[in-house]
Amino acid sequence: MARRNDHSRDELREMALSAAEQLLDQEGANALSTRKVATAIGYSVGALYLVFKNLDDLCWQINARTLDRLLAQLNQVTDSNAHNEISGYAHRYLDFSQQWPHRWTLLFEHSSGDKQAPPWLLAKIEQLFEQLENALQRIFSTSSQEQIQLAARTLWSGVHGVAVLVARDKLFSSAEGTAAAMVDGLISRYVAGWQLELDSKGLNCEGAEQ
Amino acid sequence: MARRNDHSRDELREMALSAAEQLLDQEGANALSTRKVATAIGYSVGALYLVFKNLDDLCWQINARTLDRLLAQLNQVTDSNAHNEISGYAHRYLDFSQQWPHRWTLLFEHSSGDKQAPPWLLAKIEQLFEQLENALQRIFSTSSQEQIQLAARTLWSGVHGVAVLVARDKLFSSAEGTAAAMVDGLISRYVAGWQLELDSKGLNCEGAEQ
DNA sequence: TAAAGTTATTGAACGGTGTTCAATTGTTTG
DNA sequence: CAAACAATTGAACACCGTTCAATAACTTTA
Repeated sequence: MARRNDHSRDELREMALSAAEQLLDQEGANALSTRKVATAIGYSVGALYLVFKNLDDLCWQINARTLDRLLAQLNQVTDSNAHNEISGYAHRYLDFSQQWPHRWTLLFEHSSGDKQAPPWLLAKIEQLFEQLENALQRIFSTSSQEQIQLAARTLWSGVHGVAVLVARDKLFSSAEGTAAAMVDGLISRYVAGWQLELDSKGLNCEGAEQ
Repeated sequence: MARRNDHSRDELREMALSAAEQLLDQEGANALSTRKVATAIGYSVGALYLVFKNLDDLCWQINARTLDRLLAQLNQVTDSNAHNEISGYAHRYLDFSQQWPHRWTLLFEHSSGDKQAPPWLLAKIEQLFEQLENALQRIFSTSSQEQIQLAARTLWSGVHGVAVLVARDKLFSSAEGTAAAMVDGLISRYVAGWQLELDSKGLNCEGAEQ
């Protein structure tokens, strides 16, 4: 064998990632193996190691694509109303986690031994936070940057937590729209509670809208 | 070799679980292996299969113990004030996840292929929910059982989400008490928002306490 | 006590995994 | 055409979970 130039390095990388994603979608993260990916693209095991540092690297590169998809989906949200925007992010996040359960799981649970996620991945996650912070800033324009950041992380943690429990099917007795209702309640009550908090620091007894 | 009655079956089980927990704490879930556990307790690999169905079973039995510890820790919370009680649960939950990161991770992320967690484990988790629901009931006595259940799941999801992000170190720029502050904000704002929601259905402009 | 029976325990074997790297092969150059 | 080069292979190594015939140790029987 030893074909040459059948595929460029980038083509090979693309083929491998696609095959790996397909395997991931169909059989879950546990079924991902270098040998299966290699077989799927018609190359030998060793060939993968010319393109990926190791299996971990391959996983992180899948995660990079997953995160790009996710961000693209979130960026489709365009609503002048900040509350609706936040709610839109949350629901799309939830949808994504249900549409691509294995990719989403790999993204947030894959931890290579004890090493951290690569910095370029962390940077993309921060991008996600910034959008949320932006929307919160529009509602709570008088709050400090620290308060906004903390709230963004809190809300995202909450939504993420819901997605986790849905994915792991640990909500029990869950009708169709349970997760969506949880997310709605989480956001509107948190925001309303925060507003009340600010109001009570200023004037007393001003009706908080919605 | 082939010692007999050196240890009863239960003793063997206990030894294996202890050794496995120690391995888990020290090297993480990925390092857990039947061979290492067997070596640690001075028995052969095959001996483990007399006591556990397989490695998965061993993991679930570790999880059972972890959940018992967690519930015991949560049950130390005794506060007549319902809000404080909920807050107490949340903080102890957070503490636990940081004190036993690997055990806690195994408990919530271990998914054996595609099989579900065993029913006795799910029952214990529901026990956790019930305590939360109980406290919420005391605050929102006029709300329906469905509303209470939904809120309990939402709050728990939120706290769990915070714990997940802390464990995976994805909060960024996190000072010491960030997680605790997030949990505090989550609960008090959610509760305040909910109260406001109910108030506005009744009379207008009643100052919501705390 | 000696032999037979019983049971606890072993560890080699099987098929899988990630990873490496000498060997091989196809292409290009002199 | 031969020599140099680079792309690709796949056998080899060290692990993994799991099984099960063989064996060692204890118990019962004669």
